[in-house]
Amino acid sequence: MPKPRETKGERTRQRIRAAALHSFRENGYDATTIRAIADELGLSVGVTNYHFASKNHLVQELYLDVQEAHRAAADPQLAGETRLIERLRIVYSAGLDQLEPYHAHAGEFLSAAVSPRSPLNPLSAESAPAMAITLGLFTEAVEGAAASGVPDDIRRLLPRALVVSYLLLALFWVYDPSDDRRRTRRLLDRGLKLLGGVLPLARLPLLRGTLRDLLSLVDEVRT
Amino acid sequence: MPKPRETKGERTRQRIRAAALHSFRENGYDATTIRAIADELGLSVGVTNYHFASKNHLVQELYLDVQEAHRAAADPQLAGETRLIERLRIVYSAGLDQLEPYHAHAGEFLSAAVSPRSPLNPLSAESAPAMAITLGLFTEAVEGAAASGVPDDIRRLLPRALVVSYLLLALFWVYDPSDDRRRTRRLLDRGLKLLGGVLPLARLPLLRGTLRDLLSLVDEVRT
DNA sequence: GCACTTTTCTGAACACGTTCAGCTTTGTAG
DNA sequence: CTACAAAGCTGAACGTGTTCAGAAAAGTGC
Repeated sequence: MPKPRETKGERTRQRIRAAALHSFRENGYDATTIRAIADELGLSVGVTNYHFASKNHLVQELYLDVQEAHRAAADPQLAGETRLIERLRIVYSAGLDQLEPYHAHAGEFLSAAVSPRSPLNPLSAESAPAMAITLGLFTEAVEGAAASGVPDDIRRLLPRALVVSYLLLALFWVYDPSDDRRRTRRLLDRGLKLLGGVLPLARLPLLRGTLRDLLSLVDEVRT
Repeated sequence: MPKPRETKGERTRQRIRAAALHSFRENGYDATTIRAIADELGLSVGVTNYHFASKNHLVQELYLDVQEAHRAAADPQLAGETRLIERLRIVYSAGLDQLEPYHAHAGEFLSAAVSPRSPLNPLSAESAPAMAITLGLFTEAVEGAAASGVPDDIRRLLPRALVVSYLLLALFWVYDPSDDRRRTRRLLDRGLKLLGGVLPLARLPLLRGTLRDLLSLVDEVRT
């Protein structure tokens, strides 16, 4: 037999992870049962809870997977674009693209994700790595843009505010019943258009303070 | 025996409703079990599902209760105030006051409420009556304000946008770990200050279009 | 090879919301 | 009062995620 380079436990853990993620994608959250996963792997029901604290912690793995796919999809596109708004469009759009396969069961996942005690809620310590990816993407999108005349203080506040807006867009997406999520895409389009119109106004002293207030208000959401 | 003015079923229904709401307030969503309610009333486990389609439908009753308390708390205060921003403060504040007793278990309720298939989610048909109360409150707050120089088109878009912002504020409140929800109160305060600063700008042609775009963007959320 | 420890796994048990076939009570028509 | 129908209620059964005492397997020191 081949000498195991990892412990047996680690191998089992990865098998459970793979089976769970596959089933989440295929059947959604509710229809993915701990027992079915164990059966499929020829293991007993208790084993998943030995390797993962809870079913939600398995969703956390999926969550991270999606965020990494988001980055992988957005990064190459960003390389060829310097306009701020278009860079943001790339990041938002790529994110929605990654979410799309899960829309049929999005409500189930949201419900599991939303409790403040759940490891899944975006503000929890457990999802910090996934959130870091998103924040990184928006930071990159902003910093890599050609000098756009946006004042520095505004520019510094932007990424975190954009992350919040992204979470809200995703929330809207979950509830969007329109074909191919056209309404979400339209909301994004209108939002970007609005932002494109507003940012140049930041140079007017009258509005700069107001805009900064608005952004730091949104920032307030993250501690 | 006293002749029942209502059917026996209706009486049982109300008893279940009362016991459930009491337990929700006392113990939260998770710790309120269908079995405990049935036991307390000396009934069998299946009976709640005869009178209410699901546990979530019982939460719906609580939901409506809270909205009605919201209106009852806000209405008399509105009578003595004509300034728009202050009227809004009354509505938001009274709403947070009503929610306060549930904060300890807010995550559980949110989790139950959030699935698009749940009768509890704010966009569902079942919660239309509760949402109507909230929309009515904000409409009243806006329409009852002294002429504030806010253009009519803006004014007309305001109530629904305010409802959306109220839902988002409530979402923030759920996750607010600060003592006495100070951060939520501060967010509200800052938001109102910002709105007070922005609304007068609506008279400038340059900004009026932008502001209208923003409001109708937010309106997009409800359909 | 043996004794011992640590890691990994087992599966019965628990409490939960929900279902539903059938039982009991209430209401109604003659 | 008697049949019959409708409304109300029962409680066992199901499938769920999670727990945990203890069995089995893997690892370790001598």
